[in-house]
Amino acid sequence: MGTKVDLDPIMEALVATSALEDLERVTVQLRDTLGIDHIVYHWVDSAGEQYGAATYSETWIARYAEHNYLRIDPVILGCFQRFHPVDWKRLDWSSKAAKAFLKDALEHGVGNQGFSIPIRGPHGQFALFTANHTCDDAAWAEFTESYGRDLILLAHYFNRKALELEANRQPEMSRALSPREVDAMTLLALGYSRAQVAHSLSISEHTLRVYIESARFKLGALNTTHAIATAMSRGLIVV
Amino acid sequence: MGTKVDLDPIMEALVATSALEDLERVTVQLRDTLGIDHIVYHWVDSAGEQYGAATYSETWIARYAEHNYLRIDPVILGCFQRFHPVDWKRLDWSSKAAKAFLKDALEHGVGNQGFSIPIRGPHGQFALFTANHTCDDAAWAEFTESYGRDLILLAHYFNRKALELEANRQPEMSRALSPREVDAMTLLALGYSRAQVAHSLSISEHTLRVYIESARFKLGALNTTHAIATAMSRGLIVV
DNA sequence: TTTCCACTCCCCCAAAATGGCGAGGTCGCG
DNA sequence: CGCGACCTCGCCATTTTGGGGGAGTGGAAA
Repeated sequence: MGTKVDLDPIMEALVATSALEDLERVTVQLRDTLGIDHIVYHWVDSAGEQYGAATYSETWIARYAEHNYLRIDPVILGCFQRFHPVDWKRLDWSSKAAKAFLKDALEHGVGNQGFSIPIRGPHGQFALFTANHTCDDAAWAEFTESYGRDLILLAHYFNRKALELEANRQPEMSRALSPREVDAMTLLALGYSRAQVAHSLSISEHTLRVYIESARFKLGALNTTHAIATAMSRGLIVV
Repeated sequence: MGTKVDLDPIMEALVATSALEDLERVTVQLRDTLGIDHIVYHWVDSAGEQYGAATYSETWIARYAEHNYLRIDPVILGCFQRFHPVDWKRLDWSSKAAKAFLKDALEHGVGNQGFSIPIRGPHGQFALFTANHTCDDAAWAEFTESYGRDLILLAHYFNRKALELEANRQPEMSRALSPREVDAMTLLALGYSRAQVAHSLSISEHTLRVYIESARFKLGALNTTHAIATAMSRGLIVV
Protein backbone atom coordinates (compact mmCIF):
# COMPACT_ATOMS: atom_id res chain seq x y z
CA MET A 1 0.00 0.00 0.00
CA GLY A 2 3.01 2.31 -0.05
CA THR A 3 3.73 3.60 -3.54
CA LYS A 4 1.08 3.71 -6.18
CA VAL A 5 0.88 0.61 -8.33
CA ASP A 6 -0.15 0.38 -11.95
CA LEU A 7 -3.71 -0.85 -12.37
CA ASP A 8 -3.83 -0.83 -16.15
CA PRO A 9 -3.27 -4.61 -16.46
CA ILE A 10 -6.25 -5.17 -14.18
CA MET A 11 -8.47 -2.87 -16.21
CA GLU A 12 -7.46 -4.71 -19.34
CA ALA A 13 -8.12 -8.07 -17.73
CA LEU A 14 -11.50 -6.74 -16.67
CA VAL A 15 -12.40 -5.59 -20.15
CA ALA A 16 -11.38 -8.98 -21.50
CA THR A 17 -13.51 -11.09 -19.16
CA SER A 18 -16.34 -12.95 -20.78
CA ALA A 19 -18.06 -14.76 -17.93
CA LEU A 20 -19.48 -13.71 -14.59
CA GLU A 21 -17.20 -16.15 -12.78
CA ASP A 22 -14.15 -14.44 -14.20
CA LEU A 23 -15.12 -11.27 -12.41
CA GLU A 24 -14.24 -12.98 -9.15
CA ARG A 25 -10.77 -13.72 -10.38
CA VAL A 26 -10.35 -10.07 -11.25
CA THR A 27 -11.38 -9.04 -7.74
CA VAL A 28 -8.73 -11.36 -6.31
CA GLN A 29 -6.12 -10.05 -8.69
CA LEU A 30 -7.04 -6.49 -7.84
CA ARG A 31 -7.01 -7.13 -4.12
CA ASP A 32 -3.53 -8.66 -4.32
CA THR A 33 -2.22 -5.87 -6.50
CA LEU A 34 -3.51 -3.20 -4.17
CA GLY A 35 -2.38 -5.16 -1.13
CA ILE A 36 -5.62 -4.75 0.76
CA ASP A 37 -8.00 -7.15 2.46
CA HIS A 38 -10.95 -7.21 0.11
CA ILE A 39 -12.48 -6.02 -3.12
CA VAL A 40 -16.21 -6.38 -3.58
CA TYR A 41 -18.44 -5.77 -6.53
CA HIS A 42 -22.02 -6.12 -5.37
CA TRP A 43 -24.90 -5.68 -7.72
CA VAL A 44 -28.56 -5.49 -6.88
CA ASP A 45 -31.01 -6.44 -9.57
CA SER A 46 -34.16 -4.45 -10.22
CA ALA A 47 -36.15 -7.33 -8.74
CA GLY A 48 -34.00 -7.30 -5.58
CA GLU A 49 -31.88 -10.24 -6.66
CA GLN A 50 -28.27 -9.76 -5.81
CA TYR A 51 -25.10 -10.91 -7.41
CA GLY A 52 -21.59 -10.36 -6.24
CA ALA A 53 -17.97 -10.83 -7.09
CA ALA A 54 -16.12 -10.60 -3.85
CA THR A 55 -13.00 -11.75 -2.09
CA TYR A 56 -14.95 -12.24 1.12
CA SER A 57 -15.01 -15.68 2.67
CA GLU A 58 -17.69 -18.10 1.56
CA THR A 59 -19.10 -18.22 5.05
CA TRP A 60 -19.54 -14.47 5.26
CA ILE A 61 -21.24 -14.33 1.88
CA ALA A 62 -23.59 -17.14 2.85
CA ARG A 63 -24.26 -15.49 6.18
CA TYR A 64 -24.99 -12.18 4.50
CA ALA A 65 -27.58 -13.79 2.26
CA GLU A 66 -29.01 -15.97 5.01
CA HIS A 67 -29.57 -13.10 7.44
CA ASN A 68 -30.89 -10.90 4.67
CA TYR A 69 -28.29 -8.31 5.60
CA LEU A 70 -29.05 -6.48 2.37
CA ARG A 71 -31.90 -4.81 4.23
CA ILE A 72 -29.84 -3.45 7.10
CA ASP A 73 -26.33 -3.11 5.70
CA PRO A 74 -25.55 0.60 6.28
CA VAL A 75 -23.24 0.58 3.29
CA ILE A 76 -26.07 -0.42 0.96
CA LEU A 77 -28.58 1.83 2.69
CA GLY A 78 -26.28 4.82 2.73
CA CYS A 79 -24.96 4.49 -0.78
CA PHE A 80 -28.36 3.94 -2.30
CA GLN A 81 -29.28 7.54 -1.58
CA ARG A 82 -26.14 9.18 -2.80
CA PHE A 83 -23.92 9.50 -5.78
CA HIS A 84 -20.61 10.24 -4.15
CA PRO A 85 -18.11 7.56 -3.30
CA VAL A 86 -18.19 7.27 0.43
CA ASP A 87 -15.89 6.27 3.23
CA TRP A 88 -17.55 3.82 5.61
CA LYS A 89 -16.71 6.05 8.53
CA ARG A 90 -19.12 8.64 7.21
CA LEU A 91 -22.08 6.29 7.12
CA ASP A 92 -24.72 5.98 9.77
CA TRP A 93 -23.80 3.12 12.10
CA SER A 94 -25.93 4.34 14.98
CA SER A 95 -28.86 1.90 14.83
CA LYS A 96 -28.48 -1.24 16.86
CA ALA A 97 -29.09 -3.38 13.80
CA ALA A 98 -26.11 -1.68 12.14
CA LYS A 99 -23.91 -2.25 15.19
CA ALA A 100 -24.79 -5.93 15.30
CA PHE A 101 -24.14 -6.20 11.60
CA LEU A 102 -20.74 -4.55 11.93
CA LYS A 103 -19.72 -6.82 14.78
CA ASP A 104 -20.74 -9.86 12.79
CA ALA A 105 -18.89 -8.60 9.72
CA LEU A 106 -15.65 -7.94 11.60
CA GLU A 107 -15.82 -11.42 13.07
CA HIS A 108 -16.01 -12.87 9.58
CA GLY A 109 -12.93 -11.26 8.15
CA VAL A 110 -14.27 -7.95 6.92
CA GLY A 111 -11.83 -5.12 7.49
CA ASN A 112 -12.67 -2.09 9.60
CA GLN A 113 -11.99 0.41 6.83
CA GLY A 114 -14.08 0.65 3.70
CA PHE A 115 -14.56 2.85 0.67
CA SER A 116 -17.61 2.23 -1.51
CA ILE A 117 -18.66 3.65 -4.82
CA PRO A 118 -22.35 3.53 -5.70
CA ILE A 119 -23.10 3.15 -9.35
CA ARG A 120 -26.31 2.92 -11.32
CA GLY A 121 -27.40 1.45 -14.59
CA PRO A 122 -30.58 1.66 -16.61
CA HIS A 123 -33.77 0.01 -15.35
CA GLY A 124 -33.04 0.83 -11.74
CA GLN A 125 -29.99 -1.33 -11.55
CA PHE A 126 -27.80 -0.46 -8.60
CA ALA A 127 -24.34 -1.68 -7.76
CA LEU A 128 -21.62 -1.05 -5.24
CA PHE A 129 -17.90 -1.31 -5.68
CA THR A 130 -15.99 -1.54 -2.44
CA ALA A 131 -12.41 -1.57 -1.26
CA ASN A 132 -11.98 -2.95 2.23
CA HIS A 133 -9.01 -3.14 4.56
CA THR A 134 -7.83 -3.37 8.13
CA CYS A 135 -5.74 -0.38 9.17
CA ASP A 136 -5.89 2.93 10.98
CA ASP A 137 -7.66 6.02 9.72
CA ALA A 138 -4.53 7.81 8.53
CA ALA A 139 -3.32 4.95 6.38
CA TRP A 140 -6.78 4.50 4.94
CA ALA A 141 -7.12 8.18 4.11
CA GLU A 142 -3.85 7.99 2.25
CA PHE A 143 -5.03 4.96 0.32
CA THR A 144 -8.36 6.46 -0.71
CA GLU A 145 -6.63 9.68 -1.62
CA SER A 146 -4.24 8.00 -4.02
CA TYR A 147 -6.58 5.40 -5.48
CA GLY A 148 -9.91 7.25 -5.46
CA ARG A 149 -9.94 7.93 -9.18
CA ASP A 150 -8.83 4.46 -10.10
CA LEU A 151 -11.56 2.98 -7.96
CA ILE A 152 -14.16 5.10 -9.72
CA LEU A 153 -12.96 3.88 -13.08
CA LEU A 154 -12.82 0.29 -11.86
CA ALA A 155 -16.33 0.57 -10.51
CA HIS A 156 -17.41 1.81 -13.88
CA TYR A 157 -15.70 -1.03 -15.73
CA PHE A 158 -16.98 -3.66 -13.34
CA ASN A 159 -20.50 -2.42 -13.77
CA ARG A 160 -20.22 -2.18 -17.50
CA LYS A 161 -19.00 -5.75 -17.68
CA ALA A 162 -21.68 -7.01 -15.33
CA LEU A 163 -24.41 -5.34 -17.36
CA GLU A 164 -22.93 -6.67 -20.56
CA LEU A 165 -22.76 -10.23 -19.28
CA GLU A 166 -26.19 -10.00 -17.74
CA ALA A 167 -27.65 -8.71 -20.98
CA ASN A 168 -26.44 -11.85 -22.75
CA ARG A 169 -28.36 -13.97 -20.34
CA GLN A 170 -31.62 -12.14 -20.83
CA PRO A 171 -32.02 -10.65 -24.30
CA GLU A 172 -34.92 -8.34 -23.55
CA MET A 173 -37.12 -7.97 -26.58
CA SER A 174 -39.39 -4.98 -26.69
CA ARG A 175 -41.35 -3.67 -29.62
CA ALA A 176 -41.37 0.06 -29.98
CA LEU A 177 -44.53 2.07 -29.46
CA SER A 178 -46.12 4.06 -32.26
CA PRO A 179 -46.00 7.87 -31.97
CA ARG A 180 -49.64 8.08 -30.99
CA GLU A 181 -49.14 5.40 -28.40
CA VAL A 182 -46.22 7.30 -26.96
CA ASP A 183 -48.36 10.45 -26.81
CA ALA A 184 -51.12 8.60 -25.03
CA MET A 185 -48.80 6.89 -22.56
CA THR A 186 -46.97 10.10 -21.80
CA LEU A 187 -50.09 12.07 -21.06
CA LEU A 188 -51.47 9.28 -18.93
CA ALA A 189 -48.21 9.20 -16.98
CA LEU A 190 -48.65 12.91 -16.38
CA GLY A 191 -51.89 12.21 -14.57
CA TYR A 192 -54.51 13.05 -17.17
CA SER A 193 -57.65 10.95 -17.32
CA ARG A 194 -58.58 9.19 -20.52
CA ALA A 195 -61.14 11.86 -21.32
CA GLN A 196 -58.56 14.59 -20.89
CA VAL A 197 -55.99 12.75 -22.95
CA ALA A 198 -58.48 12.13 -25.72
CA HIS A 199 -59.33 15.80 -25.71
CA SER A 200 -55.67 16.81 -25.68
CA LEU A 201 -54.91 14.60 -28.65
CA SER A 202 -58.12 15.68 -30.40
CA ILE A 203 -59.35 12.13 -30.85
CA SER A 204 -62.32 10.25 -29.52
CA GLU A 205 -61.99 8.54 -26.22
CA HIS A 206 -62.54 5.25 -27.94
CA THR A 207 -59.61 5.74 -30.26
CA LEU A 208 -57.49 6.55 -27.30
CA ARG A 209 -58.54 3.28 -25.76
CA VAL A 210 -57.33 1.45 -28.81
CA TYR A 211 -53.90 3.02 -28.38
CA ILE A 212 -53.76 2.17 -24.74
CA GLU A 213 -54.79 -1.40 -25.37
CA SER A 214 -52.33 -1.69 -28.18
CA ALA A 215 -49.53 -0.33 -26.02
CA ARG A 216 -50.53 -2.63 -23.19
CA PHE A 217 -50.36 -5.56 -25.55
CA LYS A 218 -46.98 -4.59 -26.95
CA LEU A 219 -45.54 -4.13 -23.51
CA GLY A 220 -47.09 -7.29 -22.16
CA ALA A 221 -48.72 -5.23 -19.45
CA LEU A 222 -51.74 -6.25 -17.43
CA ASN A 223 -53.29 -2.80 -17.09
CA THR A 224 -52.61 0.84 -17.85
CA THR A 225 -50.58 1.48 -14.74
CA HIS A 226 -48.41 -1.51 -15.50
CA ALA A 227 -47.98 -0.34 -19.07
CA ILE A 228 -46.85 3.09 -17.90
CA ALA A 229 -44.42 1.60 -15.43
CA THR A 230 -43.03 -0.74 -18.06
CA ALA A 231 -42.74 1.96 -20.71
CA MET A 232 -40.97 4.23 -18.25
CA SER A 233 -38.49 1.66 -17.07
CA ARG A 234 -37.71 0.78 -20.67
CA GLY A 235 -37.19 4.43 -21.46
CA LEU A 236 -39.94 4.43 -24.08
CA ILE A 237 -41.58 7.44 -22.55
CA VAL A 238 -40.05 10.33 -20.64
CA VAL A 239 -41.84 12.05 -17.81
CA MET B 1 -5.96 16.77 -30.55
CA GLY B 2 -2.58 15.22 -31.26
CA THR B 3 -0.72 14.24 -28.10
CA LYS B 4 -2.54 13.63 -24.86
CA VAL B 5 -2.90 16.68 -22.68
CA ASP B 6 -3.00 16.80 -18.91
CA LEU B 7 -6.53 17.20 -17.58
CA ASP B 8 -5.70 17.28 -13.89
CA PRO B 9 -5.96 21.09 -13.66
CA ILE B 10 -9.47 20.88 -15.09
CA MET B 11 -10.52 18.21 -12.62
CA GLU B 12 -9.21 20.34 -9.81
CA ALA B 13 -11.02 23.39 -11.12
CA LEU B 14 -14.15 21.29 -11.33
CA VAL B 15 -13.86 20.10 -7.76
CA ALA B 16 -13.34 23.68 -6.64
CA THR B 17 -16.42 25.18 -8.32
CA SER B 18 -19.09 26.42 -6.02
CA ALA B 19 -21.84 27.69 -8.33
CA LEU B 20 -23.75 26.24 -11.22
CA GLU B 21 -22.61 29.05 -13.49
CA ASP B 22 -19.01 28.12 -12.90
CA LEU B 23 -19.65 24.74 -14.47
CA GLU B 24 -20.02 26.48 -17.81
CA ARG B 25 -16.61 28.05 -17.47
CA VAL B 26 -15.18 24.62 -16.80
CA THR B 27 -16.79 23.24 -19.96
CA VAL B 28 -15.19 26.05 -21.96
CA GLN B 29 -11.85 25.46 -20.33
CA LEU B 30 -12.11 21.76 -21.00
CA ARG B 31 -13.16 22.25 -24.60
CA ASP B 32 -10.19 24.54 -25.25
CA THR B 33 -7.78 22.21 -23.52
CA LEU B 34 -8.96 19.22 -25.51
CA GLY B 35 -9.10 21.27 -28.69
CA ILE B 36 -12.53 20.05 -29.72
CA ASP B 37 -15.74 21.80 -30.72
CA HIS B 38 -17.94 21.27 -27.69
CA ILE B 39 -18.29 19.89 -24.22
CA VAL B 40 -21.77 19.40 -22.83
CA TYR B 41 -23.01 18.42 -19.44
CA HIS B 42 -26.74 17.91 -19.68
CA TRP B 43 -28.76 16.93 -16.70
CA VAL B 44 -32.38 15.90 -16.65
CA ASP B 45 -34.22 16.48 -13.43
CA SER B 46 -36.58 13.91 -11.98
CA ALA B 47 -39.45 16.19 -12.89
CA GLY B 48 -38.25 16.47 -16.48
CA GLU B 49 -36.62 19.85 -15.94
CA GLN B 50 -33.34 20.10 -17.69
CA TYR B 51 -30.21 21.96 -16.87
CA GLY B 52 -27.07 22.17 -18.88
CA ALA B 53 -23.57 23.46 -18.90
CA ALA B 54 -22.60 23.54 -22.52
CA THR B 55 -20.37 25.31 -24.96
CA TYR B 56 -23.11 25.22 -27.57
CA SER B 57 -24.35 28.48 -28.98
CA GLU B 58 -27.17 30.28 -27.20
CA THR B 59 -29.38 29.95 -30.24
CA TRP B 60 -28.99 26.19 -30.39
CA ILE B 61 -29.71 25.80 -26.70
CA ALA B 62 -32.81 27.96 -27.02
CA ARG B 63 -33.89 26.07 -30.11
CA TYR B 64 -33.41 22.75 -28.35
CA ALA B 65 -35.67 23.82 -25.52
CA GLU B 66 -38.18 25.51 -27.78
CA HIS B 67 -38.66 22.49 -30.04
CA ASN B 68 -38.73 20.15 -27.08
CA TYR B 69 -35.91 18.20 -28.67
CA LEU B 70 -35.42 16.37 -25.40
CA ARG B 71 -38.17 14.03 -26.54
CA ILE B 72 -36.62 13.05 -29.83
CA ASP B 73 -32.90 13.58 -29.38
CA PRO B 74 -31.44 10.15 -30.23
CA VAL B 75 -28.53 10.80 -27.91
CA ILE B 76 -30.83 11.20 -24.93
CA LEU B 77 -33.12 8.38 -26.01
CA GLY B 78 -30.27 6.00 -26.71
CA CYS B 79 -28.23 6.76 -23.64
CA PHE B 80 -31.20 6.53 -21.33
CA GLN B 81 -31.36 2.80 -21.99
CA ARG B 82 -27.72 1.99 -21.51
CA PHE B 83 -24.83 2.32 -19.17
CA HIS B 84 -21.95 2.29 -21.60
CA PRO B 85 -20.44 5.44 -22.96
CA VAL B 86 -21.53 5.56 -26.54
CA ASP B 87 -20.30 6.95 -29.80
CA TRP B 88 -23.00 8.86 -31.63
CA LYS B 89 -22.43 6.77 -34.72
CA ARG B 90 -23.77 3.75 -32.89
CA LEU B 91 -27.07 5.38 -32.01
CA ASP B 92 -30.29 4.97 -33.92
CA TRP B 93 -30.63 7.88 -36.34
CA SER B 94 -33.06 6.10 -38.64
CA SER B 95 -36.32 7.83 -37.73
CA LYS B 96 -37.18 10.89 -39.72
CA ALA B 97 -37.53 12.92 -36.54
CA ALA B 98 -33.94 12.00 -35.72
CA LYS B 99 -32.74 12.95 -39.18
CA ALA B 100 -34.45 16.32 -39.00
CA PHE B 101 -32.99 16.87 -35.56
CA LEU B 102 -29.48 16.01 -36.76
CA LYS B 103 -29.76 18.35 -39.72
CA ASP B 104 -30.91 21.15 -37.48
CA ALA B 105 -28.13 20.47 -35.01
CA LEU B 106 -25.40 20.48 -37.63
CA GLU B 107 -26.72 23.78 -38.94
CA HIS B 108 -26.36 25.28 -35.49
CA GLY B 109 -22.72 24.48 -34.92
CA VAL B 110 -22.93 20.99 -33.45
CA GLY B 111 -20.13 18.77 -34.69
CA ASN B 112 -20.75 15.56 -36.57
CA GLN B 113 -18.86 13.39 -34.10
CA GLY B 114 -19.98 12.80 -30.57
CA PHE B 115 -19.18 10.67 -27.57
CA SER B 116 -21.64 10.65 -24.70
CA ILE B 117 -21.46 9.16 -21.26
CA PRO B 118 -24.75 8.46 -19.50
CA ILE B 119 -24.63 8.79 -15.76
CA ARG B 120 -27.20 8.36 -13.06
CA GLY B 121 -27.70 9.64 -9.57
CA PRO B 122 -30.13 8.77 -6.80
CA HIS B 123 -33.83 9.61 -7.18
CA GLY B 124 -33.88 8.82 -10.87
CA GLN B 125 -31.57 11.64 -11.80
CA PHE B 126 -30.07 11.20 -15.23
CA ALA B 127 -27.32 13.14 -16.88
CA LEU B 128 -25.24 13.06 -20.00
CA PHE B 129 -21.68 14.18 -20.49
CA THR B 130 -20.76 14.71 -24.10
CA ALA B 131 -17.67 15.51 -26.13
CA ASN B 132 -18.46 16.83 -29.58
CA HIS B 133 -16.29 17.60 -32.57
CA THR B 134 -16.13 17.96 -36.33
CA CYS B 135 -13.74 15.50 -37.92
CA ASP B 136 -13.56 12.17 -39.72
CA ASP B 137 -14.20 8.82 -38.12
CA ALA B 138 -10.56 7.82 -37.78
CA ALA B 139 -9.54 10.97 -35.96
CA TRP B 140 -12.54 10.66 -33.67
CA ALA B 141 -11.81 7.03 -32.87
CA GLU B 142 -8.31 8.05 -31.90
CA PHE B 143 -9.65 10.79 -29.66
CA THR B 144 -12.17 8.62 -27.86
CA GLU B 145 -9.55 5.91 -27.50
CA SER B 146 -7.09 8.17 -25.74
CA TYR B 147 -9.53 10.23 -23.69
CA GLY B 148 -12.24 7.68 -22.90
CA ARG B 149 -11.18 7.12 -19.33
CA ASP B 150 -10.71 10.79 -18.62
CA LEU B 151 -14.15 11.52 -19.97
CA ILE B 152 -15.68 8.93 -17.67
CA LEU B 153 -13.97 10.51 -14.71
CA LEU B 154 -14.97 13.98 -15.81
CA ALA B 155 -18.56 12.87 -16.25
CA HIS B 156 -18.42 11.55 -12.73
CA TYR B 157 -17.00 14.76 -11.31
CA PHE B 158 -19.41 16.93 -13.26
CA ASN B 159 -22.33 14.94 -11.99
CA ARG B 160 -21.09 14.92 -8.46
CA LYS B 161 -20.72 18.67 -8.52
CA ALA B 162 -24.11 19.21 -10.12
CA LEU B 163 -25.82 17.06 -7.51
CA GLU B 164 -23.97 18.84 -4.75
CA LEU B 165 -24.94 22.28 -6.04
CA GLU B 166 -28.48 21.25 -6.81
CA ALA B 167 -28.94 19.85 -3.32
CA ASN B 168 -28.27 23.33 -1.97
CA ARG B 169 -30.96 24.84 -4.15
CA GLN B 170 -33.74 22.41 -3.37
CA PRO B 171 -33.53 21.17 0.19
CA GLU B 172 -35.40 17.89 -0.07
CA MET B 173 -38.99 18.83 -0.75
CA SER B 174 -40.38 15.46 -1.72
CA ARG B 175 -41.54 13.56 1.31
CA ALA B 176 -40.51 9.93 1.34
CA LEU B 177 -43.08 7.16 1.16
CA SER B 178 -43.65 4.83 4.06
CA PRO B 179 -42.58 1.19 3.65
CA ARG B 180 -46.14 0.03 3.18
CA GLU B 181 -46.76 2.73 0.64
CA VAL B 182 -43.67 1.64 -1.25
CA ASP B 183 -44.93 -1.95 -1.19
CA ALA B 184 -48.29 -0.89 -2.50
CA MET B 185 -46.89 1.34 -5.22
CA THR B 186 -44.43 -1.31 -6.31
CA LEU B 187 -47.03 -4.02 -6.66
CA LEU B 188 -49.34 -1.68 -8.51
CA ALA B 189 -46.51 -0.82 -10.87
CA LEU B 190 -46.10 -4.53 -11.48
CA GLY B 191 -49.63 -4.67 -12.81
CA TYR B 192 -51.60 -6.04 -9.90
CA SER B 193 -55.10 -4.72 -9.23
CA ARG B 194 -56.01 -3.26 -5.88
CA ALA B 195 -57.66 -6.50 -4.85
CA GLN B 196 -54.58 -8.53 -5.74
CA VAL B 197 -52.23 -6.12 -4.00
CA ALA B 198 -54.38 -6.13 -0.88
CA HIS B 199 -54.29 -9.89 -0.90
CA SER B 200 -50.53 -9.96 -1.49
CA LEU B 201 -49.90 -7.62 1.39
CA SER B 202 -52.44 -9.43 3.56
CA ILE B 203 -54.40 -6.31 4.29
CA SER B 204 -57.92 -5.25 3.50
CA GLU B 205 -58.55 -3.53 0.24
CA HIS B 206 -59.65 -0.47 2.10
CA THR B 207 -56.38 -0.20 3.98
CA LEU B 208 -54.60 -0.47 0.72
CA ARG B 209 -56.66 2.40 -0.59
CA VAL B 210 -55.55 4.52 2.31
CA TYR B 211 -51.92 3.88 1.36
CA ILE B 212 -52.52 4.66 -2.25
CA GLU B 213 -54.33 7.87 -1.44
CA SER B 214 -51.66 8.83 1.04
CA ALA B 215 -48.94 8.19 -1.51
CA ARG B 216 -50.89 10.12 -4.12
CA PHE B 217 -51.15 13.03 -1.74
CA LYS B 218 -47.46 12.97 -0.85
CA LEU B 219 -46.46 12.83 -4.47
CA GLY B 220 -48.96 15.45 -5.53
CA ALA B 221 -50.37 13.00 -8.04
CA LEU B 222 -53.78 13.17 -9.63
CA ASN B 223 -54.43 9.43 -9.84
CA THR B 224 -52.75 6.10 -9.25
CA THR B 225 -51.06 5.98 -12.62
CA HIS B 226 -49.65 9.44 -12.08
CA ALA B 227 -48.47 8.47 -8.63
CA ILE B 228 -46.65 5.43 -10.00
CA ALA B 229 -45.04 7.46 -12.76
CA THR B 230 -43.98 10.14 -10.28
CA ALA B 231 -42.66 7.64 -7.76
CA MET B 232 -40.69 5.90 -10.47
CA SER B 233 -39.16 9.01 -11.89
CA ARG B 234 -38.17 10.12 -8.41
CA GLY B 235 -36.60 6.77 -7.79
CA LEU B 236 -38.88 6.06 -4.84
CA ILE B 237 -39.88 2.72 -6.26
CA VAL B 238 -37.96 0.39 -8.52
CA VAL B 239 -39.60 -1.89 -11.02
C1' DT C 1 -47.07 13.19 28.22
C1' DT C 2 -49.17 14.60 24.42
C1' DT C 3 -49.06 14.72 19.72
C1' DC C 4 -48.08 13.03 15.41
C1' DC C 5 -47.61 9.40 12.07
C1' DA C 6 -47.93 4.77 10.25
C1' DC C 7 -50.91 1.05 10.14
C1' DT C 8 -55.21 -1.37 10.33
C1' DC C 9 -60.34 -1.91 9.55
C1' DC C 10 -65.58 -0.82 7.98
C1' DC C 11 -69.67 1.28 5.09
C1' DC C 12 -71.85 3.43 0.60
C1' DC C 13 -71.93 5.30 -4.03
C1' DA C 14 -70.55 7.76 -8.25
C1' DA C 15 -67.19 8.00 -11.74
C1' DA C 16 -63.78 6.04 -14.46
C1' DA C 17 -61.57 2.38 -16.73
C1' DT C 18 -61.75 -1.99 -19.10
C1' DG C 19 -63.29 -5.84 -22.18
C1' DG C 20 -65.75 -7.47 -25.97
C1' DC C 21 -68.39 -6.76 -30.10
C1' DG C 22 -68.33 -4.11 -34.27
C1' DA C 23 -66.75 -0.67 -38.40
C1' DG C 24 -64.04 2.06 -41.53
C1' DG C 25 -59.82 4.64 -43.63
C1' DT C 26 -54.54 5.45 -45.24
C1' DC C 27 -49.90 4.02 -46.05
C1' DG C 28 -45.92 1.25 -47.24
C1' DC C 29 -43.86 -3.22 -48.40
C1' DG C 30 -43.13 -7.66 -50.64
C1' DC D 1 -52.49 -6.60 -55.14
C1' DG D 2 -53.00 -8.27 -50.62
C1' DC D 3 -51.12 -7.94 -45.98
C1' DG D 4 -50.04 -5.73 -41.95
C1' DA D 5 -49.48 -1.57 -39.12
C1' DC D 6 -51.31 2.56 -37.92
C1' DC D 7 -55.13 5.76 -37.17
C1' DT D 8 -60.09 6.69 -36.53
C1' DC D 9 -64.97 5.95 -34.74
C1' DG D 10 -69.48 3.68 -31.79
C1' DC D 11 -72.21 0.90 -28.07
C1' DC D 12 -72.94 -1.97 -23.86
C1' DA D 13 -71.88 -4.54 -19.73
C1' DT D 14 -68.71 -5.31 -16.10
C1' DT D 15 -64.95 -4.33 -13.17
C1' DT D 16 -62.01 -1.14 -10.94
C1' DT D 17 -61.13 3.29 -8.85
C1' DG D 18 -61.92 7.35 -6.39
C1' DG D 19 -64.20 10.20 -2.86
C1' DG D 20 -66.95 10.78 1.29
C1' DG D 21 -67.61 9.53 5.76
C1' DG D 22 -65.63 7.26 10.76
C1' DA D 23 -62.40 4.52 14.33
C1' DG D 24 -58.93 2.13 16.67
C1' DT D 25 -53.93 0.52 17.62
C1' DG D 26 -48.96 1.23 18.61
C1' DG D 27 -44.63 3.56 18.29
C1' DA D 28 -41.69 7.57 17.89
C1' DA D 29 -40.86 12.25 18.41
C1' DA D 30 -41.43 16.70 20.70
